[in-house]
Amino acid sequence: MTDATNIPATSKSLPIALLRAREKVMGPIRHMLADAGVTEQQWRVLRVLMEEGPLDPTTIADRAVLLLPSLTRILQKLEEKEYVTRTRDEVDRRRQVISVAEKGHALIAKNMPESQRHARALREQLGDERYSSLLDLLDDLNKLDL
Amino acid sequence: MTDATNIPATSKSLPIALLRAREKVMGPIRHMLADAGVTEQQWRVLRVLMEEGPLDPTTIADRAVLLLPSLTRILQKLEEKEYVTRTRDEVDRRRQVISVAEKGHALIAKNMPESQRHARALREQLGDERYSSLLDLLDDLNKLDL
DNA sequence: CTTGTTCGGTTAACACGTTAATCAATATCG
DNA sequence: CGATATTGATTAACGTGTTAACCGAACAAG
Repeated sequence: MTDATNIPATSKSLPIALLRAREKVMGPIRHMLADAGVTEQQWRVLRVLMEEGPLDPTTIADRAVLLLPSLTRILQKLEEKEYVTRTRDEVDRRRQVISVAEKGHALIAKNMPESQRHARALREQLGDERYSSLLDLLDDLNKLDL
Repeated sequence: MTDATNIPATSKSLPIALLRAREKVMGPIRHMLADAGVTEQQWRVLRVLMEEGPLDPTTIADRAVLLLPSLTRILQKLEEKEYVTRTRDEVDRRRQVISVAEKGHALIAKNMPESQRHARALREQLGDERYSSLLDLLDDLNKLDL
């Protein structure tokens, strides 16, 4: 048997709740995107580029919450599928600039409505108030320096 | 250029905030556990077994928020390292029962203090009120059926 | 009993997460 | 200028995430 009397229940822990929330929010999206032929992460990269314009990999990684090694592979796939194009920065030849290609624009245009519908449904079911409270609290959490 | 005027900023989206929060909360733990020789997921499985006692893989997967294929591999590793043991249920021979072995207990005993210290620090820095609000909101979110 | 079905768990295949090592381009400083 | 350190990005190696296919044990009619 286990002495669990002074151990906080894992089921009520913040890490577990965050994992469940991530699945809750992203699970439905994944199926939509699978039909479109992209992963959740590839989709996130495309959206970041759509919002901020052409960017270097390091900035993309920051915005899309990906580590550079992951992003390297993701960009290779996105390039194979012709959703993005790369350019070398001629001033600093270490740096690249990634841009959304036409196929990428088309992909986003086709899937954005459904994606936004899901986001709205989520927000409505949770309620505007709680939705923004949640965003605020997560933002506070992310600003802590532990 | 990109027409981002009617696209909600990815940086302020719930999915992104959740990803950042997960990294914020679990990042520091990972380094502690790496020294101990286990991954974050392996640790989660051990904690679940510690709290609820011996369990079958399907239940573990639910509690630790893991899919069965992942859990299968994780249990193989935990068994190799002698942190857990398996038993076949003789009533229903499809089912297994996983228990924490002595090495597993020792591992938890050694690392739990640091883990709890981190959890407390997090809670204190965020504030009790906001911490429980956050848990409540995540719980509400996880109860929605989308 | 026995065929078809469901259930618990595993395997396979591919993509991502994570850390460490590597490499070329550039910046730094003696 | 030249040796050294730093930076942007990639590669390597291992573990996990995800879906689909699979397998043996139990179950459910017929």
